[in-house]
Amino acid sequence: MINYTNILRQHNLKATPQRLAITDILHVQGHITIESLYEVMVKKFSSISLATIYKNINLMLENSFIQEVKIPHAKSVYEITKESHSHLACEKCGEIQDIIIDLDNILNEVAKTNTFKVNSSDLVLSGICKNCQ
Amino acid sequence: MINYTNILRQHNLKATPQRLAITDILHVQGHITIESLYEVMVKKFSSISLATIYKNINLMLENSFIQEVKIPHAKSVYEITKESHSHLACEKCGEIQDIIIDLDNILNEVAKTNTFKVNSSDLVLSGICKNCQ
DNA sequence: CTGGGTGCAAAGTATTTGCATGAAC
DNA sequence: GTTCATGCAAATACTTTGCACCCAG
Repeated sequence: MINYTNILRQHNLKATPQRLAITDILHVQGHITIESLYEVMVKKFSSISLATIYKNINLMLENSFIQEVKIPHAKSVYEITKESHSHLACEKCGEIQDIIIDLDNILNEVAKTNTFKVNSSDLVLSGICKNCQ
Repeated sequence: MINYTNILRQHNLKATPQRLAITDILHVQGHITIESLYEVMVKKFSSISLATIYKNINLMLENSFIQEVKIPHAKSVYEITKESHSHLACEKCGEIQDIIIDLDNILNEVAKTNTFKVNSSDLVLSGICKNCQ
């Protein structure tokens, strides 16, 4: 288990128990919706407010400590920022997995044939995961 | 200009003036947010309700006449369903363009190395469009 | 004529804001 | 001690629902 105290401070965020819980949950779960995060947090902090969840998620988004992943036909999930990667979204159980896919060829093609300058790519593959098959 | 009367009927939707306007706007604009669609519609139907917009968008989504495209850091846009394709999203002006990218190689790789069964893929490339460079 | 569509108002859901108290550093 | 975070309540934003009236077929 990583200790996120210093990492939070590096992002100009005080290391409160609530924030440490959020980072731990994100670390363990990988991807989580606001709703699920709140449900898990309530178990540890019975009087936590949804406002606190939103404020912290928004602060962490602003300084790029975490990122939002928009999933077709489902709620957004949040994850700790890491190297660029794509996502697998199970249409049955809702599970989101990271997957490293090399998009260089594609990005090079776009660079050649288009005048559009690509800064980032977001790819989500929807389907059925191993467990649900 | 395509006449969407029969196309709407084929989707079990009566061809009302409001719906014909929505289909025309989608056809011309390509991609549009709920908000912008409402603004354009108000010019033609001064007393149109947002509820009518939402009801129609939801009906058209249900029968797959249109699709929602989720854009990172921006509002969702809606487009008339067509062959599978990807999107370019300009981070400056917000413009969304269609782009045909062959993802077969990638999907084959995933099929080989993963146990995940892919049904569909959603790729958005964010960056700066021609006009904004 | 009949069923479905529209517009309005109200309800529901999601997210943000203001502020007093309290905790981090 | 000072700054910033939390939790509550209220406000705002977004989306859906119920219903009376109206129009497409």
